[in-house]
Amino acid sequence: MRIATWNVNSIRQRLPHLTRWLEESKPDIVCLQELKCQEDTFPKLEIEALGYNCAMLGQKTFNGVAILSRLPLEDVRRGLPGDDSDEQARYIEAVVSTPTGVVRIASIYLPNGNPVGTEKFPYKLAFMDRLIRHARELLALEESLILAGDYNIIPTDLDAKQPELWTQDALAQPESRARFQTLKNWGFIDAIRSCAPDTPLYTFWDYQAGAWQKNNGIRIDHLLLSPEASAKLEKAGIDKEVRSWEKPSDHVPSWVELSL
DNA sequence: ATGGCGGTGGAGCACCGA
Repeated sequence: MRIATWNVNSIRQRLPHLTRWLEESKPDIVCLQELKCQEDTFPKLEIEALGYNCAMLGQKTFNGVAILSRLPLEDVRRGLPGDDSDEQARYIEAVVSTPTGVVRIASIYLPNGNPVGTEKFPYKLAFMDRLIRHARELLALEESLILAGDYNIIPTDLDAKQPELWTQDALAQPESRARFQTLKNWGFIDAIRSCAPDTPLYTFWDYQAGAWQKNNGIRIDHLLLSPEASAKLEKAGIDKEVRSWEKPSDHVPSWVELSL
């Protein structure tokens, strides 16, 4: 079973790419971020016509997350627990039952947090603290669990072509990295990195300044696997070529294959 | 990156992303 995550930077702008990529990569489950639409303009019929069920949490203009799945989506949870006043559409979770077991999936769009020094950075850290608390509760279920999405965190200097450009950025702050490490300390595996411990790999290239042409990228989209899911991990990869398509998202899909 | 690109809303250009 192939499970992927992709920040599409507007689902309506990217529908042609999503269609092509679904047909070529044939994922079983897909986590999407930055839909930038509400439910009434989400292209549900087009996605269902490609053979996928969908569950989404949207808002006008910004954010928005979804999960697509060939098998039915069960127990859908919209919104990250821990702050009822948070109205940003950044978290959705669901369960998929396969013939060989259950897998729980979350699609996460972590706050960017820039500029550091404004209220945006503590919002990012607070969101991560809530994610850590919720993840600990889910770990107790002892299920195959995948927390996938745009984390907006560069975990280590290996995950940036030019780490010196990011030292003042929210994506590489010690506080951001420490929280990502906390998730790993609780037993989650960074699937892409665990399959390629020493290889520079990126999932995002800025639209500006020829970042793609210079391969000036960063790795900020991650699939964190619970111990139960890690035991089933067969391979992981990044569909880098999607960034070279015409009118691309600035992020590309990342995926894992599990023996499920 | 002193934000050069791209998306949204809404009909200019401000705001946001990373």
